[in-house]
Amino acid sequence: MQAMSEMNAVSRISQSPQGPGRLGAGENPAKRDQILDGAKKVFAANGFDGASMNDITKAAGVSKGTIYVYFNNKEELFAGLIHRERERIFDAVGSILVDTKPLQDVLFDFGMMFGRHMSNADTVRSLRMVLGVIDDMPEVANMFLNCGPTKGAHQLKDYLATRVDKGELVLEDPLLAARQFADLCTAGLFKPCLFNERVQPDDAEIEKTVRSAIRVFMKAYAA
Amino acid sequence: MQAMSEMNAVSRISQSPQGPGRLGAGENPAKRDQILDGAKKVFAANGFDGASMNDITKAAGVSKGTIYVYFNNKEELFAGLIHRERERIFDAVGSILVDTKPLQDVLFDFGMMFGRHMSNADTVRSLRMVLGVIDDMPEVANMFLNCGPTKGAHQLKDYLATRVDKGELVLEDPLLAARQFADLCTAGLFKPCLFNERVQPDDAEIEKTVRSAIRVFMKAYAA
Amino acid sequence: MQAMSEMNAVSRISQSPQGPGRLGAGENPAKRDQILDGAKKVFAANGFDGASMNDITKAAGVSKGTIYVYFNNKEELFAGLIHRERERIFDAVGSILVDTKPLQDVLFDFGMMFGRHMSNADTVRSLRMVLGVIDDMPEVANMFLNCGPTKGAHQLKDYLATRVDKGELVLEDPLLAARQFADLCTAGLFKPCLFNERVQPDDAEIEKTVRSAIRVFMKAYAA
Amino acid sequence: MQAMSEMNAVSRISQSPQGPGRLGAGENPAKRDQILDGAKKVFAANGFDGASMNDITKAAGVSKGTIYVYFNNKEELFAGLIHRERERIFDAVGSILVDTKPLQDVLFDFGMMFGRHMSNADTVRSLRMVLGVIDDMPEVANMFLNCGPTKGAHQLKDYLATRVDKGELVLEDPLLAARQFADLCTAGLFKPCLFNERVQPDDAEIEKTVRSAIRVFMKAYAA
DNA sequence: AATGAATGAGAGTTCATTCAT
DNA sequence: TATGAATGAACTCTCATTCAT
Repeated sequence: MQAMSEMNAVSRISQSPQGPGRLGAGENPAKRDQILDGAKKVFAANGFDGASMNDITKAAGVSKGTIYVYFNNKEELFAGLIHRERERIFDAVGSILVDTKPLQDVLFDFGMMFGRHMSNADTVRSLRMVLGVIDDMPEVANMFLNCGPTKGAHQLKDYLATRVDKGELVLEDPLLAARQFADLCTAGLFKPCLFNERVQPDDAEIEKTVRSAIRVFMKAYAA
Repeated sequence: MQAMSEMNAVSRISQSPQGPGRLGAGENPAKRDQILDGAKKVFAANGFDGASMNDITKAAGVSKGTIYVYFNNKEELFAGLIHRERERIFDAVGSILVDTKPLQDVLFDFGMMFGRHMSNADTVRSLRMVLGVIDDMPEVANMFLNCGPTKGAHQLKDYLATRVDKGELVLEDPLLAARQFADLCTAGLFKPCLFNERVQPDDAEIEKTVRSAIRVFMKAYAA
Repeated sequence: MQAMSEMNAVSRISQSPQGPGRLGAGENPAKRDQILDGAKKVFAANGFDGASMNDITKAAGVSKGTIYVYFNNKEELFAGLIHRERERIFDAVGSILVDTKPLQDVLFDFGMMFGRHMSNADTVRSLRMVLGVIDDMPEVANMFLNCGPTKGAHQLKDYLATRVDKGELVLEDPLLAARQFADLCTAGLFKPCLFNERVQPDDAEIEKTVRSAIRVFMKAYAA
Repeated sequence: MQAMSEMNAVSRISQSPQGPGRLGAGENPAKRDQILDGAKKVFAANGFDGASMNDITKAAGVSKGTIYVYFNNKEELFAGLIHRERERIFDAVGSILVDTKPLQDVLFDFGMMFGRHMSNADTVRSLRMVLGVIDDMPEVANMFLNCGPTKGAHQLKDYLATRVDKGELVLEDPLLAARQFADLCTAGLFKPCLFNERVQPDDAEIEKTVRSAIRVFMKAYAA
């Protein structure tokens, strides 16, 4: 009868009155993904306001009614999309190496990952999309942002702190240093991409930027 | 004299047959600013699509018809707003000191200006507003962006090149270095503000960030 | 203070409180005609609804306020225009010869006048204009129509009746005969022009049509 | 099958993926007719510009959105209406008898049909409606006019030519003669009706007019 | 469970009319 | 007196959402 926010769809499965093998309304994950795939295309191309539910309907290949079974309204559909994208990115970021390799190798790996991520055309489009609704749907926006641009620096901060403890680095403010390194890795990449002043850079340019970032960072903070 | 939507300023002036002392339709700068002030609030709060002409009408305290005397449509109203904001910011950026003072003082002045600007709540709102229409109104967006975030690094690049010539700095890529310094000056400020993760920083925090940026930059590039 | 319908403007002149030589508001016939001239162009080109008071303002070279001094509203402006046009056409129709010339000459003169009139591009445009408002402003429409297409046949009817009395014609229903002759004179001219299927005919074609009409009419009704 | 606005019928049909028994959007002929019925009332009463989509909405008993599913815009709605009316009238005109009956009987049948048609209140309203948009939508207007007032005379012309060949009539210009006869049949009917000077005539009056037309015509052109 | 035809509030825009200058 | 900047109701059209099938 009533649809529910995707937030708690999973927990509801067990309450479904249908027999085994029969999926309840709004509980088919494949259909859900099909909807989100369509929504992603349309939202990315047109922004939140510019995207019409009709377009999403066509892009997803499902009927209007079906979308409203899975998501109560456009806003929750968008939230569901962001939530899914977040998970994907989170996995990527989560599996980063902050471990036993030499410091400069770790910085390089992190830098390349971060540089690639923040200048990726897809990511940039998503960021713009989210920035467009940041005032109207702050929790949705934060859900997305806390794992991407922000998460990176925070994870790095913890890593840098351990290196300070080990005497490899000398710095007073690990969070600031982490942010500095992160921003150095996207110097000339992130802002121009966000502002549409340039296209997505290739790996060579990212590497050049990251290597320069490491050089600057190490001259400033190496023990 | 008054600023005008560059789209139709010429044609509008030429068809105004009235003598001096009487303002033609759409030529009262005070009313024009009144409209833009209202539009700024509503656009900043809701984005381009989210802002309704009705809301702008109320916020500006003028009737709908009046807005359409001054601006042909919503898009030109937005363009007019961006144009005005650009001029304000351009003046600020244009008067930067890149001169005969000691290098570190110049870097400090530039850093403070850039840090303040890029973390200013007003600027950030404008940036988000513009990022929301970057695909639909690229020329309008560029008009705005080319003077703010971008301009800074390019001006700094030229200055750094002269310091390299004078033997004060050693660096191969002045543009990259300029971008690095600019990004160091907004580390922990710009992105968090843009993403609404923090409020506008006070001068003390900006200064702390800029001083750290100078330290890092000089360790990396001082002769 | 208040403007009045042009219907009674004349009678009001004597009530004007101004001294001699000074025209009261809405009482300058030259300005009135200037307005109507502009209105005629715009109404003819765009129809009643399609004509905007702004366009009329420009075409007439007067201000919006002035028009509203002379005419209370758009409808009365249109009525004023129709009223003036009516007078012009009425004069033309009124001076027609229904007199002492031979019957066939009179029929020819009448036929040419009627044929020219009913196929004239200007008249046709006016007719269409009036047909467009015939339901909303019936009195206005009738004011115009009663002097043009209708008047002709009625005047002719009286003339034909005298010829019957003189024994030149044999017919029972002079009004029907008059209408028949009038319609014969515009066969292939009026309806195609009204329906935009053909352009205004030249005099040669009108004459050919009128001569054929006379031939048919005389064979049918000559004594 | 159902009639359709010829503008988009093809594209609409091709994108309807549903199986038989389910009607696609804008493909329910009953609803389409319901909309056109409402539109007819409002357009006939107010003209094209005077008719508001809101009024049509109410008159048709459907929502605004529904109208826009069936017709892309007001103009196409009007075109759809004219198209439907044309078909109705065309059938009536098409089935006219131009055959093996005696000449005077054929003329009588034709005359009655034409006289009835051109003085019919419905037809007259439609004509006025169409005359109101003849400058803005010429193709739509012609679509309608070419089958009604015009078609009649042209069909008659061909018939008269055969009677000339058979020696029953003597005339040089069959098209002119056809137009003359047609106009004789509506003398005192068409123009007064079009100009709202009289109400729709009854059959007795039409017959009287047609019989007189035949008498005049035969005296003029009978062999 | 899934569909998509139908809804109607609200969008951007126009324009007849008013009134301070 | 004449002006035209300002008004706001009404316009055409869109689209998130609902619900009968």
